[in-house]
Amino acid sequence: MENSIYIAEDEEKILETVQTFLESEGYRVRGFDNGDALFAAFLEEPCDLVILDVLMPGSTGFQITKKIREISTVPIIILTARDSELDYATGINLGSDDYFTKPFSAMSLVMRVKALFRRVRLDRQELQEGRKGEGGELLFGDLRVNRRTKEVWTGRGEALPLTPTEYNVLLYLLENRDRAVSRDELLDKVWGYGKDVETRACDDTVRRLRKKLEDTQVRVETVWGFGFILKEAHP
Amino acid sequence: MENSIYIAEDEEKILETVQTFLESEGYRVRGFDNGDALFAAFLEEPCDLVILDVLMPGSTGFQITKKIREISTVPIIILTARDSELDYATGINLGSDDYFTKPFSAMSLVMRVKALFRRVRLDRQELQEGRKGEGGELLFGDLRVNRRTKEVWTGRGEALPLTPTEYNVLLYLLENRDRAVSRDELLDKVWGYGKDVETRACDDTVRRLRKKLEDTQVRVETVWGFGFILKEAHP
DNA sequence: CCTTTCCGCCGCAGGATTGCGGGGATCCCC
DNA sequence: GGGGATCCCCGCAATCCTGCGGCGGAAAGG
Repeated sequence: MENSIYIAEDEEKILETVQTFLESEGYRVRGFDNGDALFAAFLEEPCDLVILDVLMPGSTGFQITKKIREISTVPIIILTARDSELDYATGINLGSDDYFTKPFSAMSLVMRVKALFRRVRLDRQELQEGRKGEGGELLFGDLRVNRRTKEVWTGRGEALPLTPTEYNVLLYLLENRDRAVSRDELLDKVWGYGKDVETRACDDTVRRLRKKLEDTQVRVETVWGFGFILKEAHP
Repeated sequence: MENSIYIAEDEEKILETVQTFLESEGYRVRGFDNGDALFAAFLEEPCDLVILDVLMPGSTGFQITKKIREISTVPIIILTARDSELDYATGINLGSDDYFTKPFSAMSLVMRVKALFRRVRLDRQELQEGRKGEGGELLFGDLRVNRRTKEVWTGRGEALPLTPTEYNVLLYLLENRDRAVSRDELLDKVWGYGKDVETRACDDTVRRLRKKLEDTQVRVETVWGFGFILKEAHP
């Protein structure tokens, strides 16, 4: 199996450490001291995962991300020195699958890499099963979710006013409607790594979400001792 | 859940503060004034997280890290007095999951600990899901088990309400339907290694499981002096 | 047949989990 | 700076789950 990984990082010590960690886990790793060199290598021979620092000589990690995204859907992890470098609003980081804020734990990065590879395998599996409509609207029960406008409509054509967090939770549950989602996963995927929130925080959001979904046919059911799953109410 | 944490820190005040904070969050904490004592205790009974100061009487935190890494993958957090003590290049800190530079806020350490535990839980969970392979349903007798939704259905399409532990036991027996499973193996794989539970506990769970399986064609048969095996009822 | 070990069941109490109301912190927009 | 919206956390109570002690019965083993 032995997945191959490319890393661009100009701080030699960090590069070396990360590389050592990943290689110890059996990955084939190539390091670069700037993003352009990585991109050139990627053109020659693609890899299975890319890790990019934001600030490097030459192109930034975001620019490289964009260039790679034009030709590939390879998973990308971004490393940033400060949280503020992550400008969600601009959407420039769209396409990166994950990010780490320095200083980060090398072991955590490895865990994330392993999880990413597992997820990719899972996605491939689901693709083979012939599902996954990416572009259009998301339908469930009497709900209609427009990912572009982030609007949610009920059957009667009434808009459902959701807060950003509520929307994100609903969307994630929707995208994984066929399985139960654990609290930890929700926290991880909605709130994000590094955020420190109580596990109970997602209970709160789910509670408010439930209240707003009362008049719809969509229910957020509790999977006891685990998490939640979306169900249609069949009366 | 109550995770157990070992801390080695020779500065009594810091040790006491950190210990108090962590205990207030519900963790079981043992403090040591040097790393060697911690390592000895770890050999006797492993814990779920290790926090190590770098500079201590006896072995340094890095040396202890190395020794622990030879026998365990337990998460390790390093405390250092200065950033310069963290020498990435030497790789001597390989294996530590995270680090804090003194002076640090006890609260932020606690937050990091919680995030780490969450990540480990998620990692385990995804690992399990990965191992399960095919996302399909598991069939046995007139039972239908959906591993994604964690639901169990009988022949007539009625849902079987199982508790998490019952579900896990049934699933494990199902995945090993072709052989008898010992009590110790059940305890190991369902309850988890290191848990201190009486063997009788799984008898109880099996009993409750049997009651709920009464109306199905699935039987949990006893293998005398050993454990259990799943059988279909012969009508 | 008798002893020993094992097994299933009962009831219970401690613990874990969850939903809920309320309070306070933060952010954003005016 | 005010006001509102949003979000997170703190207790609390209700519910659900779980491990344990005890007990009687059943299965090996002599």
